Amino acid sequence: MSPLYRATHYGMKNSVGYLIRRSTNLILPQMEGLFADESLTFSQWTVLMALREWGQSTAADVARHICHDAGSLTRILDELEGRGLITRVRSETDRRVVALTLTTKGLSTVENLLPRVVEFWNGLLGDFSHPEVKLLIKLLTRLVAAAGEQRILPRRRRAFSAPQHENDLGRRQRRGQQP
Amino acid sequence: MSPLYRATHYGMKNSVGYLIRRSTNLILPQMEGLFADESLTFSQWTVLMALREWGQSTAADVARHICHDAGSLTRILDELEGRGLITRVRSETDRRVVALTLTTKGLSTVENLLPRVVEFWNGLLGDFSHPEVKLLIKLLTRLVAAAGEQRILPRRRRAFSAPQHENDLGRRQRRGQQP
DNA sequence: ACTATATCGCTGCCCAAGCAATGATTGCTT
DNA sequence: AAGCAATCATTGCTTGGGCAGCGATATAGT
Repeated sequence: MSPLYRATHYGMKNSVGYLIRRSTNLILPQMEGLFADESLTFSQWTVLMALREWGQSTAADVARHICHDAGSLTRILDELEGRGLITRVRSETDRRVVALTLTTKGLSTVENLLPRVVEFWNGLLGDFSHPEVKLLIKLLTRLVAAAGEQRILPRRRRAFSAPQHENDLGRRQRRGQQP
Repeated sequence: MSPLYRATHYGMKNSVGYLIRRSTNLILPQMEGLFADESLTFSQWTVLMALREWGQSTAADVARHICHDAGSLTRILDELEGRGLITRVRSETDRRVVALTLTTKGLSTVENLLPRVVEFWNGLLGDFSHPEVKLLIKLLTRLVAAAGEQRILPRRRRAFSAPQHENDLGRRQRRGQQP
């Protein structure tokens, strides 16, 4: 209830959103450089990491976990499959889904690149103590959870005066259960 | 020095990068919805906020603060100027730069929208205590600072085996002082 | 004073990512 | 069983943002 932010005091440099956006725009291009010699996009890297993490998975699942558009993901998978890094196998039980698996080549690619990424992050978080990192992760996890909840329930949002113009949340509501 | 991450234990769901990307992809579209009835993009909103924050500024400055490409910013400014939200005035002392100012209309637009944004963030951070928010902000600020330092000095990066292929960091080095 | 280099704003171009629509499939409801 | 809604993967379309290049200007080096 107690408002954490006041409009009058609201400043960009102190806003969480600003900081997150800024860190994304700063860090992401740098990471992109890490995979340049493997000609891997950051998004492609993320997909490979997701498969390494959760083993076999489906495209829709990966898209949800990465918060990535499913349409774009299809093209990424095309590329990765063409290079022999993953395999696509139509599921037998549910013939809609395609099971994604990391090939041995794909796995070794990830394993080769991973130390580089780890080292990059160690450098980035060099000034952070171990508990601080854990704290940051914990806070961000909670933030993501809160943002996720707000997204899953697109209707009945009374937080802000609902925008109901041309191209607003109507699109997003399509994903929901609303007709 | 002490490594915060180990490659063997490295998991996506615990990685700061993953969380930041995820929160961006979750939060940003939601914020976009906040400005839909004003037909404002999130980037446009950010520019207006930046001008409100720092008063008069130049395009290059704003681009740097927002971590946004200067080229794209030009088009955003075109749009905002066309709508009478900002003014572009060529500087007298340095005729390269263009001074950006928020018009009264632009200022009122920001002020009208701001409570909505504040409310949105209050909802998002509802589970956070005040100190927690301050902590998150402090940690993110440090992260941004670290990422910024690493970017400003593109040369002499021994963190990872320097990729020197076709389209790698050469682009990024262009920003530096290197010829 | 003159050249070289950097900066500024701007434009054209390209690519990645999101949106909408589609066909196939599955599950739910009645 | 039968219709209806939801899900899945995929494709075309559109857009937003990054990159390279440009002319104009400013500054540093000599």
